[in-house]
Amino acid sequence: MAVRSNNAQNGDLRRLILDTARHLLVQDGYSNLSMRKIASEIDYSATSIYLYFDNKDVLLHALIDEGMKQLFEALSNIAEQHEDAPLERLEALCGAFISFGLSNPEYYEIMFQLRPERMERYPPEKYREARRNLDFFRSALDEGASQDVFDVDDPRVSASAIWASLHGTVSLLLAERVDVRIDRDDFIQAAIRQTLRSYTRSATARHP
Amino acid sequence: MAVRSNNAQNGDLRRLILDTARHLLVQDGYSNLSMRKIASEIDYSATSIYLYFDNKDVLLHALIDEGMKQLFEALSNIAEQHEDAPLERLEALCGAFISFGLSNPEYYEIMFQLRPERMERYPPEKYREARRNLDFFRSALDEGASQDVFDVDDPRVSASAIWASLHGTVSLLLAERVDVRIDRDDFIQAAIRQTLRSYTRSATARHP
Amino acid sequence: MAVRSNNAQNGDLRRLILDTARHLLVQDGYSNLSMRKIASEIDYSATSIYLYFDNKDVLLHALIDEGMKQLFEALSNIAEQHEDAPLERLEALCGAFISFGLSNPEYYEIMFQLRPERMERYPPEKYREARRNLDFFRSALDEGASQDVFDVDDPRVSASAIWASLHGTVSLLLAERVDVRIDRDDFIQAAIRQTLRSYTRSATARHP
Amino acid sequence: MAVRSNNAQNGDLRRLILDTARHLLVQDGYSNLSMRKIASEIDYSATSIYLYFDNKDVLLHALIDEGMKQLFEALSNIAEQHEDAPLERLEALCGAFISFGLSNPEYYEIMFQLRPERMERYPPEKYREARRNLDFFRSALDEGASQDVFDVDDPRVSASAIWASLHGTVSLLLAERVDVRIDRDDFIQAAIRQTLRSYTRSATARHP
DNA sequence: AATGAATGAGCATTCATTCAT
DNA sequence: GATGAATGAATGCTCATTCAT
Repeated sequence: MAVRSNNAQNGDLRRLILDTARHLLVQDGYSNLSMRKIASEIDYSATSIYLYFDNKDVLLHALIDEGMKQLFEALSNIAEQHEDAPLERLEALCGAFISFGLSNPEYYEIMFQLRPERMERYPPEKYREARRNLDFFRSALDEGASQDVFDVDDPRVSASAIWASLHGTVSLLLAERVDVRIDRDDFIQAAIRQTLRSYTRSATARHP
Repeated sequence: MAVRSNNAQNGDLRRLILDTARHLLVQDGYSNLSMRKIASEIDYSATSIYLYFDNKDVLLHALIDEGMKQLFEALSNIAEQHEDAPLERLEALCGAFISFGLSNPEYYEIMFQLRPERMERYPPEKYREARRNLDFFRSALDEGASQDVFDVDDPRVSASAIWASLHGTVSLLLAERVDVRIDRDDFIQAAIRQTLRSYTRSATARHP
Repeated sequence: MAVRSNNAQNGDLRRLILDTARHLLVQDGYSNLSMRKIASEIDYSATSIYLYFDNKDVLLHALIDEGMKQLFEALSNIAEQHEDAPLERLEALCGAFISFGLSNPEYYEIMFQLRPERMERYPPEKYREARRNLDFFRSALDEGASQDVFDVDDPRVSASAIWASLHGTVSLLLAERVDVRIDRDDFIQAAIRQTLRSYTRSATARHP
Repeated sequence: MAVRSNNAQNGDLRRLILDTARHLLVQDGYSNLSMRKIASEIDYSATSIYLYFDNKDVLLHALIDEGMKQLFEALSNIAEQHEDAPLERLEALCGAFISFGLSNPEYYEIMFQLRPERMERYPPEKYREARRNLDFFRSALDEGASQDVFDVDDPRVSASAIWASLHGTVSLLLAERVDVRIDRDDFIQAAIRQTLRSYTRSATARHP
């Protein structure tokens, strides 16, 4: 697939491996990803991959890290754009999360759907770092609560509940489990609206 | 493990295989489930399994069907118990769904987390049948709407959105991705309340 | 090498595998023995070996056991033949041990030269059982001592010392480390005589 | 592990490689010694080793040579110390050999336990040179015979027989094959005494 | 004097499946 | 109704070595 001459520049192979792994991840899923397939896809020997990644898990963790960073960037941008309006910010964050998941299915599975027991070598501090992304939601809730826009008991718990809702939405869409007769965007909007409504104070927010 | 004599009754082998597969599924997860392991667990030859299931996928589909049926039973019971109170019914359905997911992680994974594209031989009509379970939620919404208890635009879409939220909740818990400092039951309650709030008309419902 | 039709009779494959492993052991040594080589030598798939042996170690242990049994038989026969004459018995035992080692080089390495640390899965009780063979030497010394033929302090220690001497003799010969100008049989005789002399009381025994 | 700055002095890399190889040999044994491991241990590229050693075998032979030289030194010192007393000299030589083997298991394995047939590239004259060490034993026997202290037929053969005994002693100890209930030093003393007794003329030598 | 990039061959093991009986 | 025998394909990984720089 990728042609050898692509690799003219030194160090690009690492990048090429990561990209190829991502593509295979979308196609075949995590449990069907193999070092050999990656290698053959890029026309290198399987051994070569080990020059850049100590083992399969390390390669995977590198991908997860990339995904987490990208998600962080995306949410970070959104948060900045709506600095002063917690409600709009939260809504935009929800949209951004779903949008990230849908446009990066390759990252999504390894980032959020893998069970830790089956990824033994993933350093626990990574999970903690990954949780940074939740803080965007929590901050929005916090600030919205102090501005009396939101009605929130425990922002930490609520942030997780929101995340759960978004995660479910992305997961079902990626797994193609949503009734095909339902319009994709309608579904997404419904999911977001459902989530926001729960925390918004004024009844007017219900039909924006 | 299971002893041969368990199989006294003729034809029970099919049953025994399914049960064993389920147990192994809980223990090791879907991707570690193997025909060989099932066979050795019940002290039959691997070949014997093929007398009852054409291949691994067929066996898997049988398990999925069982899971769907069990879930259907569970939701069905709940629905009957709260026949006249759509709100309570919806709440109970949510609880039942989450509870089913958490107590049957083995089923949950194959029922809702496997991607159909990677399970090529699963007949599509099964998914349709599986979607029957959604109708419980939809009916509750429908009836609630006609009783002016719920504020719902499109019950079919909303039912899916609710499902997404529940699915996300179960998924995150099963994947052990929820912040350990958050109490499990608090999280579940928050998720359910978040979902219900969105559709309930009266403000009083917010703090039950 | 071995032809497929050899395997007409069921169960012979196990035997064929063991024999082939033995041959390869002589040729290439323990550290170069591989399941694949065994398989390809007998024109079977590597997988087939696993039908008869759970893993490589189990296969190896089976060989060690066979070797130990054969050595036991050999020494046992010798012991019976010289029941009443401890000196002759000891001499014959020494000869038999060396002779076993030289005619079963494939067994010898795995039986006596492997370091236990590199054979992790070998059950410790096997080592104990293996030590049975030493008892023949010890008994001879014991009886010889009580008949005043031998001068022995601690028969257990002496038996081990004798074993060491014989083991060294076999090892050097197998490793082709003995000066080629020395006649093989002279060397063996010298080694045995050296060993016996140490324990025999009468000076006359020195030049039999 | 070893730090790069250790290599301040130009050309020492060869030395560093040999030392590291020796350490790894002790830790993991010959069959687990790999160029890659050596290289990573000293923080050099694997390629660098090939600047000093054409291939793994050459490196190994260099190690063997070093071992042989060290053994030669050890025996040589002993021989000088007991120049006039063949009996004491022989006894000391035996002790020194065993002691060398036990304190240099890394060398011992490659020096005496590797089969030449499996080390194809080792030049045969090396083995001859290695055999120099045997001459210390032979000389002691020769001189002892001419002083009527020893009773020896063919010193060359006897020297080899003694060597065999010592070699067996070291081998069994290194392979941890000696009954654990036997005290290590008792065993060594017994082995040496057994060897000496065979050649000493006077009965008094038996219980020194 | 030293390296980075790359590889082909090899390893033990597991798996779903087939076929003759 | 059940089995034993067998396999091809795959997997993660390690190794000694080469070559251009």
